[in-house]
Formats: sequence, C-alpha cells, structure tokens
Amino acid sequence: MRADARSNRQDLVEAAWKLLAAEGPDASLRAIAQEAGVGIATLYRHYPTRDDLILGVVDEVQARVREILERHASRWEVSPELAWSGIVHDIAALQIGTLVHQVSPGIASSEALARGGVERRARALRFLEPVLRRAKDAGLVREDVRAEQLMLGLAAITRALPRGIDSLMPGQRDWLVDVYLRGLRP
Amino acid sequence: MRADARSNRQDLVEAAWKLLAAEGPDASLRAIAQEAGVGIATLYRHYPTRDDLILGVVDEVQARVREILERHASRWEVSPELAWSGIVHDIAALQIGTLVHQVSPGIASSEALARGGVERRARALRFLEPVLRRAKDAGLVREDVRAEQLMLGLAAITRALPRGIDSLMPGQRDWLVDVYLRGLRP
Amino acid sequence: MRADARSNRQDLVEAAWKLLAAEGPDASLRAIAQEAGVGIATLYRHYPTRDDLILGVVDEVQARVREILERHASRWEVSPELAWSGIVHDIAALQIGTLVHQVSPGIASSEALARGGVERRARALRFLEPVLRRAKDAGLVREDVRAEQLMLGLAAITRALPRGIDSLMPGQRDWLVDVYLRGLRP
Amino acid sequence: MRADARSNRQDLVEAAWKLLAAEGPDASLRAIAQEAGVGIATLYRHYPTRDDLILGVVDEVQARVREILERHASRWEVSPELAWSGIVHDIAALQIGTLVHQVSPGIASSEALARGGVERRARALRFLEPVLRRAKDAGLVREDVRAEQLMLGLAAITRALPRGIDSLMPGQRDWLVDVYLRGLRP
DNA sequence: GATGAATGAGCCTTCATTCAT
DNA sequence: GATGAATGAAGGCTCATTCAT
Repeated sequence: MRADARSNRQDLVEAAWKLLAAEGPDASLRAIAQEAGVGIATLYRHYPTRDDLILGVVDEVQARVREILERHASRWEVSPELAWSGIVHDIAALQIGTLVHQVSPGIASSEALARGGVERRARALRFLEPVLRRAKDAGLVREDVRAEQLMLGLAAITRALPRGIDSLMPGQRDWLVDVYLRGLRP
Repeated sequence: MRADARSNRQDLVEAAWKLLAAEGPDASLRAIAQEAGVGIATLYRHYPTRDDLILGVVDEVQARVREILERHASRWEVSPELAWSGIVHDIAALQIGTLVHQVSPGIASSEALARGGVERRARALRFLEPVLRRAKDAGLVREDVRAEQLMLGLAAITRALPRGIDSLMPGQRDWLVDVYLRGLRP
Repeated sequence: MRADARSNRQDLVEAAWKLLAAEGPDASLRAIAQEAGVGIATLYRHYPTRDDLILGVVDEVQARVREILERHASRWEVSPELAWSGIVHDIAALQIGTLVHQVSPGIASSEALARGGVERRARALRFLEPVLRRAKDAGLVREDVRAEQLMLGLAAITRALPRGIDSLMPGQRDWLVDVYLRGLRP
Repeated sequence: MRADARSNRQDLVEAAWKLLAAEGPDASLRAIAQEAGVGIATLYRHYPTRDDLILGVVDEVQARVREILERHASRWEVSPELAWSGIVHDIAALQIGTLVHQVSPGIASSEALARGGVERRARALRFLEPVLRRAKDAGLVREDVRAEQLMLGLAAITRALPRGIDSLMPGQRDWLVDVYLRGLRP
C-alpha cells in the first residue's frame, strides 16, 4: 500500500495546486481532498496542517520551475530572447501568485508558514539568479532588477482569479506578461 | 433621507473599500459594519446584499478616478509624460484590484453583480478612453493597447494583499507600476 | 428583545450545568445549545469560548450554594447537626464535582479557565469558611480539616457520572455523603 | 499464541490502564497503542472492540487486587487495623474509579460492556466479601455496609483526574481515603 | 501476526443573513 | 431608521474503526 499512499500524496498536492490557483488562498481543504479523490482524513494524514500542504505545493512548484529552466537552457544559445520569453511565460502559466504570497513574510498566515517560506524563497533565488544574470548579459533585463522583485512581479501578475481570467478576456495573461517583459528591458 | 442616514451610508462605503483593499474579497461584513461604526443591520438596510455594497464601492471608486483625471488634466500640456505617469500611479494607489475583479463577468460571484459590473465597466471605459487616446497621441502607449486591457492590467498589479505587500518589499508597488508603464510604450 | 436574551442566557447556563453534571466535562456544546432550545450560534454569542460558559455555570452554582447556606442558617441554632448535614447534602446534590475540577489549577484545560477558577475558588472559600468554623465549634468536624480539602472531597464524591449513579444503586450518593460526614468528625 | 503476541497483549492492557487512570474514560485508542509501542491495528487484533480492551484491563486490575489481599492477609493477625487500612489504601492507589464505573450497569456505554461488567463485579464481590467480613468482625466497619457500596465508594474517591489531583493538593487522595475509612466505622 | 493507510462521523467555530424591538 | 439577537450552513480538525499489504 506504500504505492497507493505515494500516489494519494501526489494527487493531493496537485489538487491543492489546482484549487489554490483557481479559487485563491481560501480554497477549502475538503474541496481539495475531494478533488484528489480521497477522504478529508487522508489529507490530514499526509499534511497535518494547512501550512504543510501549502509548503508541499511550493516544493512541487519549485520542481516544475527547475524543469522549465532546464528545458529552455539549451535554447539559450540559439536565441536568448526566445529562451527568456519562453521561461517567463512558462513560469507565469504555473499560476504561482497565490503561493508566492502565502509564504511571504508579513503576509503568511502563520509563523510556521513564514519560516518555511523563507527557506524556499532562498532556494528559489539560488536557481533563478543565474538565469536572470544571463538575461541581463543578453541585454534583455535592466541591471538594477533584482531576482526577488522579478519573482514578486510575476506573482502579482499571476495571482489566482476565481474561475480564471481567461474566460473574461482570452490571452490577457500572456499579454500582461509580454508588457512585463518589455517593461523590464534596459 | 435623514442626514445621519446619508452619513452612515458614506461611512459604510469607505469602510468597505478600506477592508476590501486590505483583506481581499473575503472581508467580513460584520467587520465592515464595525469599521464604519454602525450595527450590522444598518449595513443591510443600506445595502441589502453584499453585491449592492460592492457596487456602491465601485461607484465611489469611479468618482475618485474622475477626480484624479481632472486633477491631472491641466498638467497634460506641461508634460504629457508626467501627467500620464501621475494618473496611472494615482489610480494604482486606489487599490482597485479586488473591486475590478469582483465585478468582472465570468468572475463575479453572482449574476446581479456581473450585470451591475457591465454597466459600470462601460461607464469607466467612457471616461478612460479619451485619456488613453491622449497618451497614445503623446507616444506614451502603443496603439494596440485597449482601455479594457489597461484597466485589467492595473487591477492585476494592485490586487489586495493581506496586510499589504509594502511591509514585505517597500516600494514594490510603484516599481511594478513603472515597469508596467514602460512596457506599454511603443 | 433584551428579555429574550436574558432568558436564553439563563437557559444556557442551566442546560450546561445539567449536561456537565450528567455527561462529564466533555459534554458537547451543540447538545447544550439544543438542551437550552437555542441555536449553536446563540450559545457562542453569549459565551464566546467554552471557558466562558463553564465559568458562567460556576457563578450560577456559587449563587445556589449561597442560597443553601442562607436557607440553613436559621436552623443552626435549633440543631447544628441537622443544619450541617443538610448543608452538605444539599451542596452535594448540586453535582459540583465536574465543575470544581474543571476550574482547578493544574487540571483546567486552559490558562484562562485556571485564572478564572482561582478567583472563584477564593470567593467560594470566603463564604464557606465561616460555616466550616461553626461546624468545628459545634464539634461536628475535626479542627485540622481545611475548607479547600472539604470542598475537593465533596467534588470527588459528586463527580459526574454518565446517566447518573442513582439508577445503579439508589441512595448511594447520600450514603456516601453520610460516610463522608462521619469521617470528618473528631 | 506467539511469545511476542502475548507480550503485546500485556503491554496493551498496561498502557490502557495507565491512560484510563490518567486521562479518564475518553483516552484515545491511538494513544493507548502508541503508549504500548504497537500499531493501532494490533490493538484491534487483540481487542476487537473498545469494550474488550476495558474488560481486559478490569481483569488485570482484579488480579492486582487479589495480590494486594494476599499480601496483607498475613498482617491481619498482627494488626487488623493496619491490615485493613493498608488494603484499602493500596486498592485506592490502583485508581480503579474510571474502570469500575465504565463497567457498571446503567452507566456502561454498551450492552456488551454491561454484561461483562456484571460477571466481573460478581467475581470481585466473591473475594472482597470475606475481607469485609473480617473487617466487620474486627470492629472496623459497620455491619450494614455492603461490599458493593464499599467498592462504589472507593471508585468515587479514586476516579481519574486529568493530570492527577496530586499536583493540585498533594496527599489529598490519602486524606480522603482516611476520612472514608473513619466514616465506615461503627 | 503486525502494520500503516484510508475513511466518515462528529465537534468546534465563524459567517452571512433575518428578525423583533 | 438603527440596533443587537438568533440562526443554520460550512469549514477545520480529530477520532474510532476498517482494509490491504
């Protein structure tokens, strides 16, 4: 049954991600469990507190971000512009807004969450900074932009919207990311 | 309407605005009434549904936006760039994010709210479009930017954050608005 | 409606008392509200925390104890023995066991409860001690018995029993109180 | 039965006893299993229902009571008073309160438990009555005291208190037992 | 035999909303 | 008009109990 457990755990993280992105930070745990197809108590077994679950999602998201960076790494030599744009658009598509904010100090709803967030933020910056460096060297980003600002900006742009903004104005998110990218240029 | 009634009405709108900006769309009605210094039943007398209250706040915000536009209108001839930047920064400072989204079709939590939102959105566009026209003429905004996009972009940037992002990274909001302005240029 | 509210408040205290005595310290708040004939939220309006409710019951019980003392005060001159026995039996009939223990330091489930308990315990001792003094003077209680011991002893004897011990062995409580009274003699 | 199985069984009974005495009748089964160092499913294998476990503890306690009686039997000829007092104090130290009540008819939470309790109560009385007889003959207990009353009285005095009454008022339990013993005298 | 995983039921608590004064 | 009181619904969390390995 170890296999089932791992599968449930993964399902829970994905369900939480989905609902946090879709409904914002107040998504009900019951709804998350249901989305994952498990009982509420199973959610609690894997993630004893709401904070644990959120941090679990953050970890999952960070793994996805690394995948994105690796995927685009090879394209950098061909066209830095396309690589950089692709990276930012792909990260934006992850809908990290709600998450980034929930683990931010001064915003996080609990001390534990804030502490867990500090670690993960530091880790995230460690692997974002080299890429930002590259973008600056390629003349795609102004020198005075800091990795943390960049990340918070992306978070602001992609914060969860109930039922998604795309139904309201298709392509709005990508449009906004493009404006953002242009605004970052020297 | 009695004088005290009108006063209460105004207090309620301002309290609602403040708490919606500070705590997001889930601000408690009881907290709003308390902030306004009236009983919960008084809130319901003036605004029978949550939607009515939100639309009331939207009306108030629109009045403020008009004030901003008028205030900067005279400065336009001196420096279009300063006028435009001032307008956008001032509107951003109104924290309209939560509101704009709550009355957006496909996002609004009720049919009544969505319908009320459509009217107000149309009205807002009517007085925003001339200004956007001017900004385009002054070479400050690309031709293909539509007023609605602009507004949604601003909303995305200024959406409410519990306890405010400023404690997290001071000046972040203005930085983001500047990036946004730069990104909008031709 | 002030009258209704007061009535509900009183009903809640009595319901809480009854169920705490009958089911012990884990009596469900919902059950208490139902017993009082009000909704659960009404209970919370009057007593925002479980501790507040328990302390409310303690206050009610103390008032009843004072009534008992006053009622028997006049009989003291006729027969100290009967007065003393009547007092102790009547207090025992109040089923104070669960309450006394719940507000005892080191046992109380919360800091607030313990603090509220300390005050009330002191108050209780203030009006119990004169009576105990009288009982000692009448040769009914040994000199080395302290009021606090007496009270805890009574509490131990009358602690809540699910569905009542009387169905198990009728008269057992009074028998035990009599044994207790005899054991306290010089 | 395997050796380790028997060991687990014994560990479970002791853990249950300890926690029932310390936390009262609502001690969690999970906590008991953990205290015994086994998985929750192992507890259920040995004791399919909560009632079975409680009856198991009762059996264990009865064995201990017999030990106590045997241990003090020889001292009876030397000093009946010391023997009797030692017996009652030692039994009181077993904290039987919670158990006795849980298996009492009219109080027991299930039919099975009540039925199991009746048998054990009868058995207990069979080996308590001779001792009570001896105590009466030695003039230590009044003739009209029945063994069942005696036992219920002891149970009332020693019922479990969360975290123990001893932290509240050291020596209170022994004081109360002494009062009880005195109260039983002719 | 032993174990951890899964589950629904039930309690505590808060909120939007209605009602009586 | 204004107010506090009352209410049920819904979410967070824990526990006893069953199941698959």
